Amino acid sequence: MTAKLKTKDKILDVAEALFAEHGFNDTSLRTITSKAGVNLASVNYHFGDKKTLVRAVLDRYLEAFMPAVSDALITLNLNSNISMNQVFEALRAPLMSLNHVRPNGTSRFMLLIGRGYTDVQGHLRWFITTRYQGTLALFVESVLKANPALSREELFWRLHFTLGTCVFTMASSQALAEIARNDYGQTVDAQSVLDQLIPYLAAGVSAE
Amino acid sequence: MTAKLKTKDKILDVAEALFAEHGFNDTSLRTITSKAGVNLASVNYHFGDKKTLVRAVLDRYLEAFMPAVSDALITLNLNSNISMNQVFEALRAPLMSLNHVRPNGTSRFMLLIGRGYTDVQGHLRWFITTRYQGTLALFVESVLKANPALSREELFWRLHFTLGTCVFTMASSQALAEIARNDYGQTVDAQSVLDQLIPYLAAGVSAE
DNA sequence: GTCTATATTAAGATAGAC
DNA sequence: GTCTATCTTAATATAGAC
Repeated sequence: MTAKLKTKDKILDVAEALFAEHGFNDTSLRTITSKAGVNLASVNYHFGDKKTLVRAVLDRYLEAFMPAVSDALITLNLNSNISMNQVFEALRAPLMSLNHVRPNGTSRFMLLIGRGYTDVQGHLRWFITTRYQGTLALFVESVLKANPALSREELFWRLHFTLGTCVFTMASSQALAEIARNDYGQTVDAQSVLDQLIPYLAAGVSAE
Repeated sequence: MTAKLKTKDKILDVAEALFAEHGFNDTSLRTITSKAGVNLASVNYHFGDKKTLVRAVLDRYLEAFMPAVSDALITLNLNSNISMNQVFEALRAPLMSLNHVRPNGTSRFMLLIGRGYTDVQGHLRWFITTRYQGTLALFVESVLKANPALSREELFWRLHFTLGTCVFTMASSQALAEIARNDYGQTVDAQSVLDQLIPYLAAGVSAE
């Protein structure tokens, strides 16, 4: 039997949708609670404050995503030689599997991550990088294994460029998908964005 | 004789510094006017509202930057064959010349542009793309000339990825420069960021 | 043109009854 | 756990004296 959604889950679901569409800062607690049909005060009762709600929304995805990335990279690294394309391809399955976490989860997650960096959400950056620092380190290690010729300096800059590309793309993916559809009648989903993105990133990181 | 700065210019100078450091949304008119030593109401008197002040700050740079880019691209396109690296290199001189507009102008401008996209500043995006649409079109045309094999779809996505890389890098350039300095004692200026960025972008756009 | 004082709006958070 | 009512804060913007 499908239990009726508890207030806490209603808030999470509605908040996720609104955060993805309008960003964290431009979504007020009033908007969330009225659309969820719950009382304004219930956010504070269940989550304490808005920061915590934001983290809770992202957490449902990160808890699925990060371990999957770690597993994929560990498996990949069993090979003695790996290519940059393989490193970035390793992120594909973990991303796509978020569609099983929630309907349309892949796009949602990518949007939310983008928002987390472009809205002023310092606490989110901190939360993610400290909590999942093992996975992030494994990724850097893999990049370096794929291209050992990269100097420390190049590695530093290129990974940040890559992060920027992802974040911006995610944050504006909805707008871009709409433009692409109007522009040449092509429907765009998370899958096809990844198809375009992965080779671009791999080429940039390995440039020259 | 150096005339004493008018209120209007004091506001512009202080606003520029604060916008670059903290972003548009996180810089209040109160902070600007108190630091500039002028009255709160004077912003509204001279600029009408905050949006217009934001545009005025960026305008001092755009009016120098955009025509210089157009000139550089027109010159480059006199050649019948051009490389992707050349296209991106064409942006270097116009960017560096902003140091003549104001002290440290290159970094300032890059920061402000980054902020304009990552803060919620829809009006800025609109303002720039409509006002300088000729220059932007010329850039796209040049990219396509450098790599005519790019499909319309690839072109579309890769240019947006490129924009994302730039915007994010600019918006976080200050933080990145500090990390780089602490991390491996290297001082980072606009010039050296460009040295890293240009090959990365050119490789990504031309991938495969 | 510049000032003080104030209007207006909107948000996050909480107190206390039920 | 949920509700109403309210507190607090901080921002943009404006009215009107000088």
